[in-house]
Amino acid sequence: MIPVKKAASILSNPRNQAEEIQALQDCIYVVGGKWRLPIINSICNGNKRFREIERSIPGITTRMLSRELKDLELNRLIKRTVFEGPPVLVEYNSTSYCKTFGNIILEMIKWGKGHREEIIKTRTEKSIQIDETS
Amino acid sequence: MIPVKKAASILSNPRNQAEEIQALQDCIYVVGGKWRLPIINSICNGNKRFREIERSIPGITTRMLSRELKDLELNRLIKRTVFEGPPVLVEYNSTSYCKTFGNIILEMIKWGKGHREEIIKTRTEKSIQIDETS
DNA sequence: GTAACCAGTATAACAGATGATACCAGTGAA
DNA sequence: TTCACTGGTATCATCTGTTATACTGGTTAC
Repeated sequence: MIPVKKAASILSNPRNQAEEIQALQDCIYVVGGKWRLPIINSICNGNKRFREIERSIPGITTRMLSRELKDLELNRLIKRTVFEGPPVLVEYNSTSYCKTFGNIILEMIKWGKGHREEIIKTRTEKSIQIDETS
Repeated sequence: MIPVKKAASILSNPRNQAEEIQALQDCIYVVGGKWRLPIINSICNGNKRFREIERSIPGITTRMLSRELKDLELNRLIKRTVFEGPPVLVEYNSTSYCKTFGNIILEMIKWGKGHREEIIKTRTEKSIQIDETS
């Protein structure tokens, strides 16, 4: 996507810009939005049942949780298991594939924390770029 | 993120869940959306002028580029410099702070590539979770 | 003088993400 | 029987990100 000859970029391989941008956007697409990371986190912390996950994430609605769980399942990040009852029970678990996300999440947490400090430290009236509603 | 014994997560410190979720969401907030990563990439590849960046990113509109550049500047990821003319010229550059993002971007690229392969490999009718318009 | 470049802004519309509220069938306990 | 729990779905409203299109004032080249 971008011509590189003089400038080395943060992107290591100068030849596959388009592919790398696409990979980045795929990644953002899967993990993006307001609720996916909190949901993944909740499940990875041992919450397995629908209402249990719901209660563990303040502010989320049933509708959003339902939708996001489906998407996460399609992306192989979590697994939904039904135990035929009675009573019928449903369990959500993280997959091993989900663990390949570990590095990214760790890096993001680290960066996000630093960023909040950075921005608050040098804030001007208009420079609030962190979510302060939560 | 993932249970290490049972309740330990990828999040190292079980007590600061809320803080870590917030950090994650901050990070997503800064880097999220359709255009920020491509813009950062373009600038890091040496494009400095507004129209130059615009031309390097197929599909972006003037309006979006303008908006995103402002946000990126507020977040200290890029720097805008005006050379009083005439003619007046404007230059955008990545900051050193922007480079602290390097690890994350590299990880995201790696994961995004793997994910695309993974999903395509095992695709069902409904499991398309990658952006195929681009 | 007129055409093309520069760095944008203005306005309106659209689309998808998110929120609010209500509801469903089934189970189990009091 | 009534109540609260389970795992959700349905409908509608709103908010935000994104797009489309046009326009500005200034500069430079022909």
